[in-house]
Amino acid sequence: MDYKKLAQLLFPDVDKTPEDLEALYPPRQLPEGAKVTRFAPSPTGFVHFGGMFPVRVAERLAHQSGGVFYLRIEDTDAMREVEGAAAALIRTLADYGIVFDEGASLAPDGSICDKGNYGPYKQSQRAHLYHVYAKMLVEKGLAYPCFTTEEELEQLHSTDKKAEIKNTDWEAEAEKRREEMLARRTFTMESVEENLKAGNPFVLRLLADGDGEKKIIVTDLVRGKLELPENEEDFVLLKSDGIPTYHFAHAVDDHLMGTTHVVRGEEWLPSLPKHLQLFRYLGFKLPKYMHISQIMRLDENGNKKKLSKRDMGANLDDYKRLGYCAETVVEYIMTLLNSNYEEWHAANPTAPFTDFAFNVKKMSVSGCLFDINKLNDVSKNVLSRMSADEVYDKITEWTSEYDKELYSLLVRDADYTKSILAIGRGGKKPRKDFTVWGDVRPYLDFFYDELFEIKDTLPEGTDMADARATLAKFADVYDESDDTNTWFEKIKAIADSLGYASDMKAYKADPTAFKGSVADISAYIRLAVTGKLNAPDLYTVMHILGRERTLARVSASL
RNA sequence: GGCCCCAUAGUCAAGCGGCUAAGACGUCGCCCUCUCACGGCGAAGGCGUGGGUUCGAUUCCCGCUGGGGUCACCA
Repeated sequence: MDYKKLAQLLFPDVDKTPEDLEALYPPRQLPEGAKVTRFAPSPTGFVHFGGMFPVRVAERLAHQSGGVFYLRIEDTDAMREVEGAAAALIRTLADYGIVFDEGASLAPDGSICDKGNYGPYKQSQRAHLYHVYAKMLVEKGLAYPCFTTEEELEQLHSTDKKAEIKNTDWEAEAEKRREEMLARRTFTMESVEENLKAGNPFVLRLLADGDGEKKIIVTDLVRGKLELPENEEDFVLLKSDGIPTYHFAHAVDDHLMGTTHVVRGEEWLPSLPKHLQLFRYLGFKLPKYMHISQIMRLDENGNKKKLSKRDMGANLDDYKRLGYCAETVVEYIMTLLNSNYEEWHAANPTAPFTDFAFNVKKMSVSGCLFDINKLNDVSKNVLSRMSADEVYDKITEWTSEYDKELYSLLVRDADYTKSILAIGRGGKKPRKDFTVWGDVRPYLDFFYDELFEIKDTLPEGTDMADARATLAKFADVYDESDDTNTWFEKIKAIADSLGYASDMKAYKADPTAFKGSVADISAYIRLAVTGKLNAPDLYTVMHILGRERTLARVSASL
């Protein structure tokens, strides 16, 4: 077979050689040890929570080493592409602090444009590049055309895509595929010419030289030495529309773009032999591989499952809607990615997470379960460390979209709102009232007259006369200029006057000796002022509300 | 089903031949306390299983079991 002729027949329009391309995309000039990584999503929908793990790793590796982190859009499957997904993806990622140095970027008008010298960064615009290498492979007799149509293939195989994969007779299937492959590999130049003349589409397949019985050893940076079977499948390089499959695009793009470290999900592990073979055929230097474990969830039967599309929390935008702030998600992911991150953060509470020395060796090999409890705990800590100003900015942003009523109240008097948010904030042991932004409303609604109402009720058996007497006495003695001690002494005095214990220790020693305690007295006042049995420090609350409103609420409950 | 990956408490995890097997979340109890939110102290709970190797295995090797992934002209 005259492979040169075959190649010319198949790719008559290709006039460049691999050498031409190498010249066009020279090696990057980067300092020693600088890593070039990428995120290469297909624009098929939202950003997946699980996807954040490899992205973060890739981002850290590049930026920690003074390298380059770029975005490549893998839009080789026109069928699945979702309009606007790429732009949305860039925005969402930016929300979480993932910014690219190079690659597909957002233009001011919202469209996608290229930034950098190694583009185009959309695979659909790179067909001419792939074809150069495709032609070379054909010339070398390492790839061949296959005119069997998709429909014919489907009829041939008993496997109906993945739906019925469990009911497949695997042995028969394997045998059938072997025969098919042999048949595919034997063809004549004449038949190719005929097919081309008839305008029949073809796919380009790699001529596999592997033996599935033999093993190859690869080193994965997180998993260590891996023993994988050689590839023996004549997999598709170019689809009938001339667009490459993932495998081929991966090899060509990551080579041309100078990727040093390929970071991707572990679901790619089984196809790694294909990639090794391809790189070898193409004469490309192999990048370092890192296969990141998947994040899992628990299904109805208590089994681990890959966190998949329709699961709650799979869409990164869900977290925003639910009121988790971006810092929380970043923090949670860092915690799972590097087991010593939490410890580091505890020791460096104010340092940005980018100061942390991310270490590949500290990464877990087994897939972990998504834990909402842990996320919530992380969130509480993150929010508690923020300043009142920061919280104000974020909560107004969130409510402007998800709670407009509260939003209008919060921004009416920013200083007032900030004074509320400052309660118990800033010290060594800050309050942790919020997990998500939705927690803010029930926490501080009583500070706004429009939302204030008596929500709780005093416990069964409460002497309402005492409650009223307490309020009356309190209204009489309340002086806004009292310091916190004086203020509380007055409340204790009310307790004593009504036969309630002013000293909690005395009360606990013998509860029967009193009608109640100063805790009950406080509860009467708290309910009148806040409408609730539980609230932050009453003294502070009253000062924020001001004398007038405090007393108005007290007398309203009389 | 073939192939591959994984295996320390409910969850995340230290450990890398000799330890009373860290720590965090969650759970429960106690303390602090005018309630709440913090904070402090404590408790329960773990090396999947069977063989090796070794003076000694959570740690190394093999089998088993379990879980996950993958087997497209999808990525």
